[in-house]
Amino acid sequence: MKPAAYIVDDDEAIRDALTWLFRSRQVDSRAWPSAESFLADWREALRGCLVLDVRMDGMSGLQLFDLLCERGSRLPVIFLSGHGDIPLAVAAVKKGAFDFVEKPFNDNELVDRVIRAMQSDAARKPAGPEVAAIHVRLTQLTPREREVMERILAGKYNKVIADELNIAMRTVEVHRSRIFEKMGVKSAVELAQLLSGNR
Amino acid sequence: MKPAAYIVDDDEAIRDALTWLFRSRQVDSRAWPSAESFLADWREALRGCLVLDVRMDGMSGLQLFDLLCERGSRLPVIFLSGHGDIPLAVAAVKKGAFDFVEKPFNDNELVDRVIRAMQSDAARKPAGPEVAAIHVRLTQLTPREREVMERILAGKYNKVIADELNIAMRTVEVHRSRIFEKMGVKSAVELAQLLSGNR
DNA sequence: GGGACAATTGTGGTTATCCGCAACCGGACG
DNA sequence: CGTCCGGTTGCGGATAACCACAATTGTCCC
Repeated sequence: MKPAAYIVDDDEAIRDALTWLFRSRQVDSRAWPSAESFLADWREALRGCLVLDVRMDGMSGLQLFDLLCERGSRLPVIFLSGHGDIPLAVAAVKKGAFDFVEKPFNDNELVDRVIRAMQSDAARKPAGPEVAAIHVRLTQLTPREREVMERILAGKYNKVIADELNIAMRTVEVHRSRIFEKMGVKSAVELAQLLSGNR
Repeated sequence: MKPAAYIVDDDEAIRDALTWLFRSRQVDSRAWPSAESFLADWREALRGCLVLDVRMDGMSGLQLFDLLCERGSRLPVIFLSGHGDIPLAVAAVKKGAFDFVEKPFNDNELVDRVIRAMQSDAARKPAGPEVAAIHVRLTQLTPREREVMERILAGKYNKVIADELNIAMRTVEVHRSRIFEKMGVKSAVELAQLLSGNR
């Protein structure tokens, strides 16, 4: 899977322009006319950078971004916006968007940013059969296990946790074991690092 | 040290308006007319939220923000900007600004955001009497302690660490205690979180 | 009713952590 | 030369984590 720029914009003229622009700088690209259509093709393994129009018919760029985040995507996203909407830009970046550029944009500058985004993506963890799985593993935890895990991550002793949840220490120990098992770690320290670096 | 909103703006009218506005919502505040003057008064222990004008004579708000970050400040910052400058807003948020609002702003909304920022600041680590900058504490560790810490963060048992470093378990325990003491944490989990979230 | 599953608890024992007390060694510094 | 500091180690005990074996309760579903 070669890294590429994934263009999502409902304006064909823009799609074409970007496709041509990227090609001129030796950046592979592929384009979709809507958030929905991209979502259908999206896979965890995609590498490169997503160039995403904020406003589109149907699902908006921001909505798509949210969805991808929920699904554990780490693909850097560069938003394109035709309206100088600061609150929108701020919200997007706070949620973790890589960049936010206004239309009309400077061609060279945009490509530079896309390339930077792609580099940042390449610098990301040697992929992750691991990283991808964290999200999955978290969903495998039962509600009670999540409660216990929170407290483990707070560095509390089993005894204290048992006290807070009004259960026996032994029960906490069992939960603890299950959590470690499900999360594939051997100690609370590993768990903390796994999660601290990934959400 | 009560949390407060720290206003930095070279426009006296704005300072006065904000001061009055915050007071009307029971938010303590204090104002400075320049980045330099605030910087002189800044201390690690300040709690609350910084409300910062982007453009000022002398040092700009962004420069001040950068400086504070370098000095290990974790005070949330809300930028005020008179120019609908998206790149500026994006850059600020990417650097970790809490929010970015345009002038003229909606009074209530601004205060809401300030309050949210202050809450986020309050939610920050309980902060001991000694929660100074982390990197400061890191420099206080002796080389040997750093070696041990690495291995603690790798989730290894004291016994294993002792083995790797060819020293007695007891020695590892001593280092471990010192590390926890110097870093102001009580367990390896806290240590992992402290560092995972901060480098 | 039986099966699957989450949550719960107990017993008993092994291993690890954590800590105070006490001590030795070697280098740096005045 | 004496002191301070970092690194080192031992002893013994309190506390916590961890684990295998075993068992009970309640819920949801076929």
